[in-house]
Amino acid sequence: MGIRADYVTRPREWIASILAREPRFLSAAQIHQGLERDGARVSLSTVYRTLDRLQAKGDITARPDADGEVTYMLCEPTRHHHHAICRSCGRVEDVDCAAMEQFAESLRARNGFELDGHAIEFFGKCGACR
Amino acid sequence: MGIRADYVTRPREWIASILAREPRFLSAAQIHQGLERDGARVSLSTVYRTLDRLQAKGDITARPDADGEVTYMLCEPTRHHHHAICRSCGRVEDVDCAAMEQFAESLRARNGFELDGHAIEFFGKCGACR
DNA sequence: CCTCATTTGCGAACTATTCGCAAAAATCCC
DNA sequence: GGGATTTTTGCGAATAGTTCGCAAATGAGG
Ligand SMILES: [Zn+2]
Ligand SMILES: [Zn+2]
Ligand SMILES: [Zn+2]
Ligand SMILES: [Zn+2]
Repeated sequence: MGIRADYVTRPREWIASILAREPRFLSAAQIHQGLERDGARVSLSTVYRTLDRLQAKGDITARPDADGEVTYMLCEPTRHHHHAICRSCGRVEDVDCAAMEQFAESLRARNGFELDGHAIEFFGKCGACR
Repeated sequence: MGIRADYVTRPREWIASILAREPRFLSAAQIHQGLERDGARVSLSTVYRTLDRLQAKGDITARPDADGEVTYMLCEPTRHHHHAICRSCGRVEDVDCAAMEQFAESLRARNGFELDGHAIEFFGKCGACR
């Protein structure tokens, strides 16, 4: 009897729009502040719930920053790729990296370790920040 | 007049011994549980303080797990290397990887992105778990 | 509009981590 | 070893990020 739904609501649109225009990992609190700055009143709870939703849908990637605070970014986790993160402004650029794949593949046999995945992040300064 | 000190205490020895025999990332709570299992009564505060100390000394590496809980492992962060983490038992093996370095180096010029560091983790099954 | 399922806001609850301070332990000197 | 001095510990309270429960508000559909 439970009928599925998927309402289009203001808070969800606002939150999606924040994520859409910020090419960097943002914490729930930062997104909440961004909403306030735009004059959009949304509760922090709703921010968290919406982020959980988007993550479940596979629309965003979540990752804890160095302090353990979870941050989110619009980025399809299904399409395997890596990130280049600017140390200065936090801007994230996707790095699609076949060579890395190939390298990872070549490690598969070593150390008696059966490799089935990897996570890579590059750090540095983006073009705008140099 | 404040003279620096560096006391050798039971709690510190116990915590170091737990870390020394566990080749995987452990949370403060897990270390605390390990101590209790060994019959060593140490407060959680002391576990945190000791971990902070060890990290400041450069003896351990800290990293937030997927949920943002910080975990720690005996591992010199100064010697640049990467980790192969068993998805089954969590065992961590160091991966010293010149080829990866070289690859990272080759990316330096791309994307207008001045690369100055990278973090890599490999996942899979360790020899014992296959 | 009217109805009804879904979503939101609010405050309370939880969890991981940090802090302040008095009691306990380690070091040093005799 | 005993005692003075400094550091460390344990405890409970404080903090910060995140989750929950529930009544009120909102979106979808007729
Ligand atoms: Zn991406
Ligand atoms: Zn930048
Ligand atoms: Zn890859
Ligand atoms: Zn294993």
